Amino acid sequence: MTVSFILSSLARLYPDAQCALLFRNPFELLIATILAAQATDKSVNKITPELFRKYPTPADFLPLSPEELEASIRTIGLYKNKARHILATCTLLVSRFGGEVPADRASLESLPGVGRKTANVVLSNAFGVPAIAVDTHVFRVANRLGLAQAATVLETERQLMGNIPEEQWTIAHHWLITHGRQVCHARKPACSSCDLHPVCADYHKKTEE
DNA sequence: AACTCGGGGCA
DNA sequence: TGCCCAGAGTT
Repeated sequence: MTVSFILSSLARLYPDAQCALLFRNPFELLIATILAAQATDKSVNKITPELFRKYPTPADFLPLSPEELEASIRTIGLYKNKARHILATCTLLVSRFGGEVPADRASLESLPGVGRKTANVVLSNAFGVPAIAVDTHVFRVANRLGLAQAATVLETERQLMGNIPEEQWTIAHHWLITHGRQVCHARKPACSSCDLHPVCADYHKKTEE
Protein backbone atom coordinates (compact mmCIF):
# COMPACT_ATOMS: atom_id res chain seq x y z
CA MET A 1 0.00 0.00 0.00
CA THR A 2 1.15 3.53 -0.71
CA VAL A 3 1.07 4.77 2.87
CA SER A 4 3.20 1.93 4.18
CA PHE A 5 5.63 2.41 1.27
CA ILE A 6 5.97 6.10 2.16
CA LEU A 7 6.51 5.33 5.83
CA SER A 8 9.08 2.63 5.19
CA SER A 9 10.89 4.89 2.74
CA LEU A 10 11.04 7.71 5.27
CA ALA A 11 12.28 5.28 7.91
CA ARG A 12 15.08 4.20 5.59
CA LEU A 13 15.98 7.78 4.62
CA TYR A 14 16.05 9.12 8.17
CA PRO A 15 17.05 6.27 10.50
CA ASP A 16 18.38 8.72 13.10
CA ALA A 17 15.42 11.12 13.08
CA GLN A 18 14.83 12.59 16.51
CA CYS A 19 13.89 15.77 18.34
CA ALA A 20 16.13 18.62 17.21
CA LEU A 21 15.89 20.43 20.54
CA LEU A 22 18.29 19.55 23.34
CA PHE A 23 16.59 18.63 26.63
CA ARG A 24 17.13 16.45 29.70
CA ASN A 25 13.61 16.47 31.16
CA PRO A 26 10.04 17.57 30.32
CA PHE A 27 10.56 21.06 31.76
CA GLU A 28 13.58 21.74 29.57
CA LEU A 29 11.75 20.51 26.48
CA LEU A 30 8.70 22.63 27.30
CA ILE A 31 10.74 25.82 27.63
CA ALA A 32 12.94 24.99 24.64
CA THR A 33 9.86 24.44 22.49
CA ILE A 34 8.33 27.74 23.56
CA LEU A 35 11.63 29.38 22.65
CA ALA A 36 11.66 27.61 19.30
CA ALA A 37 8.58 29.41 17.95
CA GLN A 38 9.83 31.13 14.77
CA ALA A 39 13.45 30.58 15.79
CA THR A 40 15.91 27.98 14.54
CA ASP A 41 16.59 24.88 16.61
CA LYS A 42 20.31 25.72 16.43
CA SER A 43 19.72 29.15 17.94
CA VAL A 44 17.66 27.64 20.76
CA ASN A 45 20.19 24.90 21.47
CA LYS A 46 22.87 27.56 21.67
CA ILE A 47 21.31 29.30 24.67
CA THR A 48 19.40 26.61 26.57
CA PRO A 49 22.34 24.77 28.24
CA GLU A 50 23.44 27.96 29.97
CA LEU A 51 19.83 28.96 30.69
CA PHE A 52 18.99 25.68 32.42
CA ARG A 53 22.30 25.61 34.25
CA LYS A 54 21.31 28.90 35.89
CA TYR A 55 17.57 28.13 36.21
CA PRO A 56 17.01 24.35 36.33
CA THR A 57 13.41 24.32 37.62
CA PRO A 58 10.22 26.40 37.22
CA ALA A 59 10.72 27.89 40.69
CA ASP A 60 14.15 29.16 39.67
CA PHE A 61 12.55 31.37 37.00
CA LEU A 62 10.06 33.08 39.32
CA PRO A 63 12.42 35.70 40.81
CA LEU A 64 13.38 36.87 37.30
CA SER A 65 11.99 40.11 35.96
CA PRO A 66 10.77 40.09 32.35
CA GLU A 67 13.70 42.32 31.46
CA GLU A 68 16.22 39.91 32.97
CA LEU A 69 14.83 36.94 31.06
CA GLU A 70 14.61 38.97 27.85
CA ALA A 71 18.30 39.72 28.15
CA SER A 72 19.09 36.00 28.41
CA ILE A 73 17.07 34.98 25.34
CA ARG A 74 17.44 38.11 23.21
CA THR A 75 19.59 36.52 20.52
CA ILE A 76 16.87 34.17 19.24
CA GLY A 77 14.32 36.89 18.45
CA LEU A 78 10.67 37.45 19.46
CA TYR A 79 12.02 37.51 23.00
CA LYS A 80 9.42 39.81 24.61
CA ASN A 81 6.51 37.42 24.10
CA LYS A 82 8.61 34.40 24.92
CA ALA A 83 9.93 35.88 28.17
CA ARG A 84 6.44 36.86 29.26
CA HIS A 85 5.01 33.44 28.39
CA ILE A 86 7.82 31.53 30.09
CA LEU A 87 7.51 33.49 33.32
CA ALA A 88 3.72 33.07 33.35
CA THR A 89 4.04 29.36 32.56
CA CYS A 90 6.57 28.81 35.36
CA THR A 91 4.26 30.62 37.77
CA LEU A 92 1.42 28.25 36.82
CA LEU A 93 3.67 25.18 36.99
CA VAL A 94 4.53 26.08 40.58
CA SER A 95 1.08 27.24 41.73
CA ARG A 96 -1.15 24.71 39.97
CA PHE A 97 0.98 21.72 39.00
CA GLY A 98 3.28 21.20 41.98
CA GLY A 99 6.33 22.43 40.09
CA GLU A 100 6.04 19.62 37.52
CA VAL A 101 5.13 19.68 33.84
CA PRO A 102 1.67 18.12 33.39
CA ALA A 103 1.47 15.12 31.04
CA ASP A 104 -1.97 15.75 29.57
CA ARG A 105 -2.89 17.92 26.60
CA ALA A 106 -5.52 20.08 28.28
CA SER A 107 -3.17 21.12 31.09
CA LEU A 108 -0.30 21.75 28.70
CA GLU A 109 -2.42 23.91 26.39
CA SER A 110 -3.60 25.95 29.37
CA LEU A 111 -0.03 27.18 29.80
CA PRO A 112 0.83 30.58 28.26
CA GLY A 113 2.87 30.18 25.09
CA VAL A 114 1.84 26.55 24.65
CA GLY A 115 -0.40 25.71 21.70
CA ARG A 116 -1.34 22.39 20.19
CA LYS A 117 1.93 21.91 18.36
CA THR A 118 4.09 22.53 21.43
CA ALA A 119 1.84 20.34 23.57
CA ASN A 120 2.22 17.49 21.08
CA VAL A 121 6.00 17.89 21.01
CA VAL A 122 6.20 17.65 24.81
CA LEU A 123 3.73 14.77 25.06
CA SER A 124 5.44 12.68 22.40
CA ASN A 125 9.09 13.42 23.14
CA ALA A 126 9.11 13.87 26.92
CA PHE A 127 6.27 11.65 28.09
CA GLY A 128 6.11 8.92 25.46
CA VAL A 129 2.50 9.73 24.56
CA PRO A 130 1.90 8.99 20.86
CA ALA A 131 1.21 12.30 19.08
CA ILE A 132 1.89 14.00 15.75
CA ALA A 133 3.00 17.62 16.06
CA VAL A 134 1.96 19.37 12.86
CA ASP A 135 4.04 22.43 12.07
CA THR A 136 4.51 24.14 8.71
CA HIS A 137 6.94 21.45 7.53
CA VAL A 138 4.74 18.51 8.49
CA PHE A 139 1.67 20.24 7.06
CA ARG A 140 3.39 20.88 3.73
CA VAL A 141 5.09 17.50 3.35
CA ALA A 142 2.12 15.40 4.48
CA ASN A 143 -0.24 17.14 2.07
CA ARG A 144 2.22 16.97 -0.81
CA LEU A 145 2.87 13.27 -0.33
CA GLY A 146 -0.84 12.53 -0.03
CA LEU A 147 -0.69 11.31 3.57
CA ALA A 148 -3.25 14.06 4.19
CA GLN A 149 -5.58 16.16 2.06
CA ALA A 150 -6.45 18.92 4.46
CA ALA A 151 -6.73 22.70 4.57
CA THR A 152 -5.96 23.08 8.26
CA VAL A 153 -3.31 21.93 10.70
CA LEU A 154 -5.82 20.20 12.96
CA GLU A 155 -7.41 18.29 10.10
CA THR A 156 -3.97 17.28 8.86
CA GLU A 157 -3.18 15.87 12.29
CA ARG A 158 -6.44 13.91 12.38
CA GLN A 159 -5.86 12.43 8.92
CA LEU A 160 -2.27 11.48 9.74
CA MET A 161 -3.44 9.77 12.92
CA GLY A 162 -5.94 7.84 10.85
CA ASN A 163 -3.43 6.88 8.16
CA ILE A 164 -0.42 6.03 10.33
CA PRO A 165 -0.18 3.23 12.93
CA GLU A 166 -0.24 4.70 16.43
CA GLU A 167 3.14 3.26 17.34
CA GLN A 168 4.66 5.37 14.53
CA TRP A 169 2.95 8.68 15.29
CA THR A 170 5.89 10.16 17.17
CA ILE A 171 8.61 9.04 14.79
CA ALA A 172 6.50 9.94 11.75
CA HIS A 173 6.54 13.55 12.89
CA HIS A 174 10.34 13.48 12.95
CA TRP A 175 10.51 11.79 9.54
CA LEU A 176 8.17 14.34 7.93
CA ILE A 177 9.78 17.41 9.46
CA THR A 178 13.25 16.16 8.56
CA HIS A 179 12.15 15.51 4.98
CA GLY A 180 10.65 19.00 4.84
CA ARG A 181 13.83 20.63 6.03
CA GLN A 182 16.28 18.60 3.94
CA VAL A 183 14.44 17.80 0.71
CA CYS A 184 10.80 18.86 0.43
CA HIS A 185 11.40 22.60 0.76
CA ALA A 186 8.54 25.11 0.68
CA ARG A 187 9.74 27.03 -2.38
CA LYS A 188 11.98 24.65 -4.33
CA PRO A 189 11.37 21.01 -3.41
CA ALA A 190 14.27 18.80 -4.53
CA CYS A 191 12.03 16.33 -6.35
CA SER A 192 14.84 15.14 -8.64
CA SER A 193 16.76 13.78 -5.67
CA CYS A 194 13.72 12.60 -3.70
CA ASP A 195 13.17 8.86 -3.33
CA LEU A 196 9.47 9.47 -2.70
CA HIS A 197 8.43 11.16 -5.92
CA PRO A 198 7.18 7.87 -7.44
CA VAL A 199 4.41 7.91 -4.82
CA CYS A 200 4.13 11.68 -4.25
CA ALA A 201 0.68 13.09 -5.08
CA ASP A 202 2.03 16.61 -5.63
CA TYR A 203 4.83 15.38 -7.90
CA HIS A 204 2.37 13.46 -10.07
CA LYS A 205 0.10 16.48 -10.27
CA LYS A 206 2.98 18.70 -11.38
CA THR A 207 4.38 16.30 -13.96
CA GLU A 208 1.00 15.80 -15.63
CA GLU A 209 1.01 19.41 -16.80
C1' DA B 1 -8.10 36.02 8.50
C1' DA B 2 -4.66 39.38 9.51
C1' DC B 3 -1.31 41.23 12.57
C1' DT B 4 2.53 41.20 15.96
C1' DC B 5 6.68 39.63 17.94
C1' DG B 6 12.57 39.83 15.97
C1' DG B 7 17.68 38.94 16.07
C1' DG B 8 20.46 35.61 13.92
C1' DG B 9 21.71 32.25 10.27
C1' DC B 10 22.64 31.49 5.73
C1' DA B 11 22.78 31.76 0.63
C1' DT C 1 21.07 42.16 1.08
C1' DG C 2 16.96 39.41 1.49
C1' DC C 3 14.57 35.60 3.09
C1' DC C 4 13.46 32.26 6.56
C1' DC C 5 13.34 30.31 11.18
C1' DA C 6 10.47 22.69 15.04
C1' DG C 7 4.23 29.22 16.69
C1' DA C 8 1.08 31.35 19.60
C1' DG C 9 -1.83 35.17 21.21
C1' DT C 10 -4.72 39.05 20.25
C1' DT C 11 -8.00 41.67 17.59
